[in-house]
Amino acid sequence: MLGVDDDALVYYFFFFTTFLSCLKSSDGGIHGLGPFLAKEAPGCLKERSLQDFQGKKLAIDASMAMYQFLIAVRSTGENGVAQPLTSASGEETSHLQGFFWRTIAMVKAGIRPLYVFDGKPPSLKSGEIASRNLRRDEGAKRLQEATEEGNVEEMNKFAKRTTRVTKQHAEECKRLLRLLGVPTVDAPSEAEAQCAALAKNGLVYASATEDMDALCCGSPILVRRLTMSEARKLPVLEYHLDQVLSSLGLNMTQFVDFCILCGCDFSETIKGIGPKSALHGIRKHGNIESFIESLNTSKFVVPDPFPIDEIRQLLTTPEVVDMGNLSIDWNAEPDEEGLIEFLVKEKGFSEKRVRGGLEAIKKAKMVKPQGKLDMFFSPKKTTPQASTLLNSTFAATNESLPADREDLKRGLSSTSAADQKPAKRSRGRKASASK
DNA sequence: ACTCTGGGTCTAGACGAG
DNA sequence: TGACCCAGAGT
DNA sequence: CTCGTCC
Repeated sequence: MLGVDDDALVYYFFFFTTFLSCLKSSDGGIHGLGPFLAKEAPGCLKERSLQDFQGKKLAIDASMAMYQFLIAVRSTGENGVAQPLTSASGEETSHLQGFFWRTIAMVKAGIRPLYVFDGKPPSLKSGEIASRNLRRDEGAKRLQEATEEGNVEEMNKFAKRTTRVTKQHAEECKRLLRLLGVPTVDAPSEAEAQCAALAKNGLVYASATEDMDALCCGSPILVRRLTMSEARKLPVLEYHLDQVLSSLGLNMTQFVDFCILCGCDFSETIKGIGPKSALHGIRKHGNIESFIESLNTSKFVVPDPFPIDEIRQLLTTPEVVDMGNLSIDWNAEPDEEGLIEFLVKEKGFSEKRVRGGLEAIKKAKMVKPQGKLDMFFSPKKTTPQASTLLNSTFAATNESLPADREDLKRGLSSTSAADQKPAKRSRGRKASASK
């Protein structure tokens, strides 16, 4: 009896602290970093159109896309309640529908996507996860209430809030992508960190995710708003890490500290300190510790668990796939019959649409050089100048060349970003400068 | 008056026919 | 999850 | 462009 109570108490205490530690955070990624950079460091931001990504390889965070598709791709049932699309046997297919069309659109646009899937979250994220679960439970409860009241609007609202991405969703998306000939990578831990590592090592041009912490994980370039529908109205955005650093007047180490103060998934923040104060503080004092020392402790309360060093480690040296062992097949052929079997036979998609979509992919891939031109140019070790030339001249045919001219001119950036793309020929390896 | 923070809110895809 | 708006505290 | 439909 006593033992049981003790265990319960310990468990409860743990839960309570993690719960508290994230009550506020409500913000994945780095809190407010996007708007802050837009305002305070507009130079790091470039507006792009889809054309600009012709031939470029992008590492895309798959989790976020799955989540959004599951929430947004719904059809109205008889009682007026929106429900996910399903196969005849009742399995959700919204995520597949979304991935299918979005991927086709990207390939058609000349983009070479690589989808990165989440692994196990770091243990420091348990607080954030607990809070999400809490929010989900809350949603489930209110969904129940709304259902009893027959309030359709509320039902739709809270049904979305209970949405969760499962292992099965992810496996099905991977299967679909494999059949489409699109490469995937399983991140051992966080997807954004893996995207950043791929970009840092030159295996892709940039990380494509809404999550700003790819930047503080060292992705030289972060691409946001890369969704086709949005792109028609709003430009795609590119954040350049080297210019973030120079605009803010921070080195990479200081930038990471700045991000931690802004608030990330791994701890609470010091209330009263937002991006503005954090920037001034880090500029003046150099690091979090010194900044904290300068604070009036009666006014500013440092969160109780505040494992600065661990958080720094998660952001600067996150767990990622060993690049040396990573082989990515960028030229896999789509498997038409396999795709029909999966989407049409198993999931009830329209065969006509599936074949039509696949046709579009094949055609788009055909347009690419895929052969001679590549072989002709690839052996060259491109100097920055040379690649700039190549970039502007053959942008449509060659793959992911580095950024643009202005970027190359400013080669500052204390850490990464120095190593530009190796020319073609993926296969594992990448020399790897840094670290 | 102005700035910053934080707490609340709402919203969330893509195709293609007409 | 992010973006937007407003209240309130601080300067 | 709007709106119904995708499964």
